[in-house]
Amino acid sequence: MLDINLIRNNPDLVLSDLKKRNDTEKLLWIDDILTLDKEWRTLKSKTDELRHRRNKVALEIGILKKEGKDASEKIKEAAEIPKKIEKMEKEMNAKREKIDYYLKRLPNILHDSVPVGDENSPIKVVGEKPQFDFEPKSHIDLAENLDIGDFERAAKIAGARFFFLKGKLTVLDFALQYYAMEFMIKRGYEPIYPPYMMNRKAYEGVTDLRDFEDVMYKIEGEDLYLIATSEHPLTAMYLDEILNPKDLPKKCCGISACFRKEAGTHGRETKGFFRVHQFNKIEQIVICKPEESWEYHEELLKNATDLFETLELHFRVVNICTGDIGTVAAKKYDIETWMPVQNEYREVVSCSNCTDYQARRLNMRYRTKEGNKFVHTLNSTCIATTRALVAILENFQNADGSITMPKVLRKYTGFEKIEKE
RNA sequence: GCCGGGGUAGCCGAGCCAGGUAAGGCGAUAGACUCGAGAUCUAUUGUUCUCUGAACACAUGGGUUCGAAUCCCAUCCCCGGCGCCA
Repeated sequence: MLDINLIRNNPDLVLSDLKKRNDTEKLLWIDDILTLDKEWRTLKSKTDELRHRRNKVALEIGILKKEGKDASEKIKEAAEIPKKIEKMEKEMNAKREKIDYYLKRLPNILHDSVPVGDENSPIKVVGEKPQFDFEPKSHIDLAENLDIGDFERAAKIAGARFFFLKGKLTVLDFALQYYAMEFMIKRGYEPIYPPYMMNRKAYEGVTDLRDFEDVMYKIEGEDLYLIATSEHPLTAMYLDEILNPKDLPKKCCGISACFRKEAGTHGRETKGFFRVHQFNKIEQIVICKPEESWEYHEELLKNATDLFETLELHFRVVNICTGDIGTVAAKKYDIETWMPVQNEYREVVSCSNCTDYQARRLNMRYRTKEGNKFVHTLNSTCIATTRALVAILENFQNADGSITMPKVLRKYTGFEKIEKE
């Protein structure tokens, strides 16, 4: 959410940002907000005056009664006031609701370095494409031939985009999680298991509202949603709190399953691990002072690139453009690993600085000499196991259909290879 | 799920029975004292606004009343006991 003061005092900045995003609809909102805000403030001062009068008269009544004098004249006056206030408040609330509707839907202000347009700009490449002297198989074929994954039976009992992991692939999924958690602990991040469900209030604090339809599973009859990522509970954790500056930055890594509807992606990657309704993810979170957030954004990216480098995967880092960045982030990097079968780079990590956008919606502040200020929130994938599994299966496959384990994972898997048994 | 007790500021906590301006302590910040620190003393320390002033705020939402932290109703959460339970 944007600061209403920013729109009052510097509407041009907000407008130029929306132009960068080519969001012509929301451009028109700003004038509307400014008008509504002005009207709302006028009403606010009028109702404040009425309340002042009511408070004053009520106090006078108390004094008169204590002195044993007649207060009926004052009581008559005071009894009239609440009706007037109520009428004005209705008008105010209608305006407030409209303002909030707009405010909640306006996107974050972008960082200057975000590329304008529809082209993400690559900023780094690590490693090289693996060379195969045979025709590489898709991870789906590899998993089915090795009998370490079952998509058909998962579809039978749960639907498309679900899967069973079996045998050594189950172990590999676990190994990835444990390796990533240990990696983050060594770098000073606290591991945290969050609740897998969250209520709407907390959810609206962390997410783009469109996500409710696109990604969220709702529990029927309850105010609960299955989490789409541990970023959500970990960021919402300090909802309505004022943090001690001594406790900042909060650096942690979330460990959880993630649940996503993947609405609007029918027909795309319906089989396999790439786009699924449920997967495991280790997530990095930083909650910090505003002046530190750009530094931590680079730190989160470095953690993720270092991790993927140790997994011996070839990847590139891209700076996400205004056309793809979404509502919440001020700047976002993706890591895309090379997928030899698809013959393209595909997203495995998303690393965002949300500045104070989530903090304002969550009312999450820290104490300073000049008063309470909103914190900045950042998040980045450390490893999403299913996408990493796709990359590992396809990049580490051998001519006989077996999979060699990346060296750093062998300590955790207990085996060097997955082969037909 | 049942019974009982609770939810007040960054934290602790009085006020609630009996409606009439939100005590006090800790912590934090500033100043005094000090070479400096500590101790001590003084001031400030919920939010917002069109800021010499005002409004709002005692878990959340309603209600009663001229006036609600206080009385009534509903909901959420916490603690204790009982029950159930992987």
